[in-house]
Amino acid sequence: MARRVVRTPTKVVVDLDARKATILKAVVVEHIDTAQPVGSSAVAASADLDVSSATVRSEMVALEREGYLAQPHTSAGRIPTDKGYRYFVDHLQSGVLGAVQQQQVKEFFASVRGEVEEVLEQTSTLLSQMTSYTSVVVGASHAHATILSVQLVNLDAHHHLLVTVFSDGSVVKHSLTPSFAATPKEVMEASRQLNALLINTSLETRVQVPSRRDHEADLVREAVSTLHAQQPVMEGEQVFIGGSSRVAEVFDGVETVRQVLAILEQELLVVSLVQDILDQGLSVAIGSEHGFEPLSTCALIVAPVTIDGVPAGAVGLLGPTRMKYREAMAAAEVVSARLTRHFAGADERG
Amino acid sequence: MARRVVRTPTKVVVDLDARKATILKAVVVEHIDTAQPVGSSAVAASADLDVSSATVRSEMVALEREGYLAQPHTSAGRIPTDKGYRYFVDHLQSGVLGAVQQQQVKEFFASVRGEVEEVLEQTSTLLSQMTSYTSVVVGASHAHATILSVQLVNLDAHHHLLVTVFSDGSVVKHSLTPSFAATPKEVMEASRQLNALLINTSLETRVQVPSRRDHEADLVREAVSTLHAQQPVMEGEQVFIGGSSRVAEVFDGVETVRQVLAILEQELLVVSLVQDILDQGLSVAIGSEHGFEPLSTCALIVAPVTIDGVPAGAVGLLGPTRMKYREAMAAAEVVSARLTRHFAGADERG
DNA sequence: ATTAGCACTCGGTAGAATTGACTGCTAACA
DNA sequence: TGTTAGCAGTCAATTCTACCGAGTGCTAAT
Repeated sequence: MARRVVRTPTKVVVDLDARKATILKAVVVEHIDTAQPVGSSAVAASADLDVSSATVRSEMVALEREGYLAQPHTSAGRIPTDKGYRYFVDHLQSGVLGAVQQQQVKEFFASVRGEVEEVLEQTSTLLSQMTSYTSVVVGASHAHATILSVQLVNLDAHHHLLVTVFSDGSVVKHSLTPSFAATPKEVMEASRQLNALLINTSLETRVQVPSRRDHEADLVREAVSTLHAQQPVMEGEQVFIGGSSRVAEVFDGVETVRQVLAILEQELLVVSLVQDILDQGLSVAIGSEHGFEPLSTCALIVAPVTIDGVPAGAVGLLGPTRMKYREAMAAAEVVSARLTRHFAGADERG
Repeated sequence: MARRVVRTPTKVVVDLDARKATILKAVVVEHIDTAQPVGSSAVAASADLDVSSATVRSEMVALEREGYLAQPHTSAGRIPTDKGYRYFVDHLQSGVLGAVQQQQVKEFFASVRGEVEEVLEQTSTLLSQMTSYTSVVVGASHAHATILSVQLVNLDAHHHLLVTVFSDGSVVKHSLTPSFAATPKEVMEASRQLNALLINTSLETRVQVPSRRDHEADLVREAVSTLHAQQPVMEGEQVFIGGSSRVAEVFDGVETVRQVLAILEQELLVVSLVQDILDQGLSVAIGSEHGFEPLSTCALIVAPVTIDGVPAGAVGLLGPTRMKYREAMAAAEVVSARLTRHFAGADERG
């Protein structure tokens, strides 16, 4: 699953002259609105341009030559290429949220409560409702969090539950099924030893396990190895996908819909996609920019969420390349900011 | 969300005479295969029937009159109604799994390990891969499970984590954010009291909380009320949906796809749907039988999963009414049985 | 009761003709 | 030199027509 990180190539792109830029933007706006190829006359009619369609046409050939526009076929209008969208996005003055959405966000954060996971999940729903795109909310891994408490609870002689609480507030359970029958006393003792051993370590810390060959030591060893035996990456990452039904609204063609849904099912893939794009501040991957073929007709907007300044996840929006960037980006930005504030604010509220 | 429970009305339906039955079945089989209306000659050609198409036709009129078949328009063949499918399903001799699927199931259960949640999730994926339908796996609520351990871990002065372990192996966390600053000592003491209070109770048990007005008692009260403050129903239910991309393959019409996806997003709804249909043994809800309008073009197959004889959840398959019932039902049955065995077997394995 | 035969219905398809939204080009113009 | 009006050309989409064929219901004969 090697994929390269793509940064927005803003600085590389030679800027277009004012008129070309206006024309390009007009084409993008119109195409986003209508989903149809845009003709020269439609652009010429665009108020802030006082030239004839013929002039627009010759500019369009230039824009096509430079790779910003494309023509589905002769005698059709132009549609933007990924590069065209990229230019558009890079020169977008950041939009403001509509009144309805503002209200929605406000109400949401005023009323939301509960565990982090619930908040993230509901945020995901919120975002997709606001934008009518599918949303992805990623909660950071607790790989770096330290362990606050470990507890071994025994269900019966052969089944024990290892419950670990991390400093980031996450709780993880693991089943232990040793081959010997352990007494409650032994389990308690093992639990005590585990606490002594693991508290304040992170999962990356290697610890010195006892080498004795008695039940307590065996339990301790099994617990530690179970706990540390995680996937090299991504373990503990949480993904919440909201509004997957939007996929059917927003993409056309059953096959495309199926493909996008299939990708959304692979949550690990989605996480790594988001992580790749993630940067400080709002960022967007358009079409094939993320280098992942099956999503070449998609655009993905990602905004980071932090807790106390450290990266704690991200919110994202997935739509077709011809998505309403301004609105969607505004939504992602506002929600990520409010979410950041929400988590920070949780500290001062009590 | 009131919905009535619908049991399969097998006994109520007057049985059809042999020939009508053969014809009806032929129509269903053919329609499931081709998705097209089925004509009288196609049915007549069906090997185990030695009558002319004309005879078939007159039988078909009867079947239509009795509500088993319908005609999209004059001069088209017949398609089964929900009632037709119902008859078909009720008279289906239980099928056997294909060799490939058998192998798939075998390998899966031979290799699967991990927490219950993971197993259920992966089972869901398995089912959808086997059948190419969307699968739903529901894990039972732990409302009746007793509490094995409660632990209050303090993150900082104002944030504490209440970690509860249930006898069914589930672990639940709740955040407590009291308005006063509690010392680690107070938290530990509260934790001790909670244990004394709650161990061996279930969430349905009302407990006597201390009425003192000190920090420990306040913490205990807040913990108990948080723990008991659950949704009246469904809390703790787990749902795993696998292969939602199949929706796009299997249903036709963007709008239908969107609608089904939208329903799948509401997990509570899906759970209640499954619960309604759930019965001992394999059961099927066809079309509007479940009384839920938006899913009237769907069929839902449900098979129960038990642990040590008590209901512990269910596996389900969601497809169009014209789904491959025999294969899908076989898959649901086999997987639910193996899952039941898996959970029972876990006890003897260690 | 069954069947062959027949007239009729009606959705789907294939082609042809038409439309119309574009373009690119050219020649005139400021 | 940049801009524009005008025009011929292209090509997808639409409309129309005719027709085909699958399938029915009915009837009369077996």
